[in-house]
Amino acid sequence: MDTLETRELKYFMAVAEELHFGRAAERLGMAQPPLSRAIQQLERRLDVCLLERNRRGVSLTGAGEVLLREGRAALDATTAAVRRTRRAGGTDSAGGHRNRLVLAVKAAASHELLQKLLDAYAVEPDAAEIEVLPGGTCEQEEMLRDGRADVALMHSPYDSLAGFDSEELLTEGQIAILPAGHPLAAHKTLSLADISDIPDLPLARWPRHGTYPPGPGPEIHDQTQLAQLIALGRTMAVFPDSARAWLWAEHTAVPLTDAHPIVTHIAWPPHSRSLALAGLIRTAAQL
Amino acid sequence: MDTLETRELKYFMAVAEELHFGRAAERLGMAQPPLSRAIQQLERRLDVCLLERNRRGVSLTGAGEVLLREGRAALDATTAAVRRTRRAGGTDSAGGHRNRLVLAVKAAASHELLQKLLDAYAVEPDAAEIEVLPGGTCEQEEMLRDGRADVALMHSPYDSLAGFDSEELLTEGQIAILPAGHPLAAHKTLSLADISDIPDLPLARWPRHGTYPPGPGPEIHDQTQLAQLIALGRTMAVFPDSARAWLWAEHTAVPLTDAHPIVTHIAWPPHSRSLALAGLIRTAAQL
DNA sequence: CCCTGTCATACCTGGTGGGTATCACTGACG
DNA sequence: CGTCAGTGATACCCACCAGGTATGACAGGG
Repeated sequence: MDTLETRELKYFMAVAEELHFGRAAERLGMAQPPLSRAIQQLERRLDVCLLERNRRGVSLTGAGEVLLREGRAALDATTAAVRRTRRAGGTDSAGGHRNRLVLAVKAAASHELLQKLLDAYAVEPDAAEIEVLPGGTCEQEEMLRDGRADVALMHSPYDSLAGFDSEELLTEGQIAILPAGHPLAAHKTLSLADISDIPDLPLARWPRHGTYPPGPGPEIHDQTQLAQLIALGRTMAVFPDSARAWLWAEHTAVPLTDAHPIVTHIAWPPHSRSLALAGLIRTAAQL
Repeated sequence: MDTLETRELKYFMAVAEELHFGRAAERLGMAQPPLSRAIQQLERRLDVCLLERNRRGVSLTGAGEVLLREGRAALDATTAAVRRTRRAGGTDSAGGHRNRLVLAVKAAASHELLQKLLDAYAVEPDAAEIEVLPGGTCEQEEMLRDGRADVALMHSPYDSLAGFDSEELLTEGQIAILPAGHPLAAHKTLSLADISDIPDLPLARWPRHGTYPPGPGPEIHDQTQLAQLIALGRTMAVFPDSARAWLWAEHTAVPLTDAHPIVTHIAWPPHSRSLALAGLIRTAAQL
């Protein structure tokens, strides 16, 4: 009896994330009692206690935490299988565009490298069609894991390359982007200590998974907003060197001496067997 | 409608591997008609043609091949989730042995490195109990993928490290193990060309996934058998250098000049978060 | 031309996933 | 200290569908 249906796994993930049967059931679009029963059956079948039902709420046991982590990977693998299968099938029998790669990139990342890559790949003899899929901060990892993308440009150490194959493409230092008139902008270089917790220039907050982290900085959701707020002297930002490409006249870039370098990788799922993907990776490695 | 139940995936995998509904149904312990229907429903739901039903047999479409590959990974991830959850739960609530790592090793691999690793780890302050799980050729990868093991010693280039995190532990050359009396045993070194297709010393065949590859050599399933057959002058073998440890008086080891070196890695699933595992890896890296 | 092997169709049934109503329990609050 | 709100568990019911059996359609081989 070591079977685990996708449906049950979804149920458990919902409960494990909400830590509340009612809300989890609502999120799943079902009533609470069947959900309770399903989780009980699951625990009985696996012969494992997954949740600690304290009165007033639910908490995860050790085994529950393991299943939360491993189950996420399993669910991602399953939805990835579906997505990639549909794409492979697509207009398949109708002889449609079978050769197509989805490349996930960070919207805020350097266009220069991407442009070079796309140009270099386009002249390859067996070039597939590349669909560029821009995403938010750290979303590339997720897109690669759940099959929305076939290959991604990722930025270590922000993105985790764990579980992917990858090639290093580019290493660059980081710069602080400051309002041109700010006192700090006069420095030739800065250290991280210099720019942390400056009251008049709080770091802006990007949404991650739809919610904003707490903090004093303004909430933003695109690069233009950020550029404008910096120009207005309301905030500052830390970016890889290549961000100089989009600076305004009202901005000043100051190199950071002690920030870790940003390494851009091209990454892909480890068992990919597509010729088109292999070509793209070869092209990238030769840049 | 992008859902895919584990059960359906199992069904598809069976059909895709057998390429025959009747045999697949038998393997699944069910009748053929429901299986046919399930696959049809799956194809309709995904809106993808997975199988080409030629009269006289079945073949995979492109999309079917994708699902076979991705689905294997998804199923492995699911069973891994179950296995690791059960292990984490185990005698959990009863306060039993929660700290336990399963280490997959090749039965035929060098005991020297393994011994050093286990000894070094045993003295760690937070050392978990290590269960050594010996497996056949290239089985480590499978065991790590489907959760039977938490960590493994693998041997590149034989094992694929794709999708795992790993650390290099040891690089060694390869030797030919010959009957002491054989003419070739007199050489100081040999090349791969020297020892390929020698009529009186055909390479022995190990089972892989329960079946033996075709060839002239004897079928064996353990190292002692192999040692005996070499001693009897019936076969020869190619092994990493550390195999010298178990040679008999009737054996002669001759270095191979042009065989690729064997690199032993310690490998683990990329998203592991166990403290015990981290300790073992740290210990291994310091050997 | 029939027989065999293959997958698809038709139909039936039992198990079960899901719904509603309700219970049992606990902590908060007047 | 009684009441109430909020939680998860239980009881019961129904519809749906997974799976079985019987059979059909169709191709290839003797």
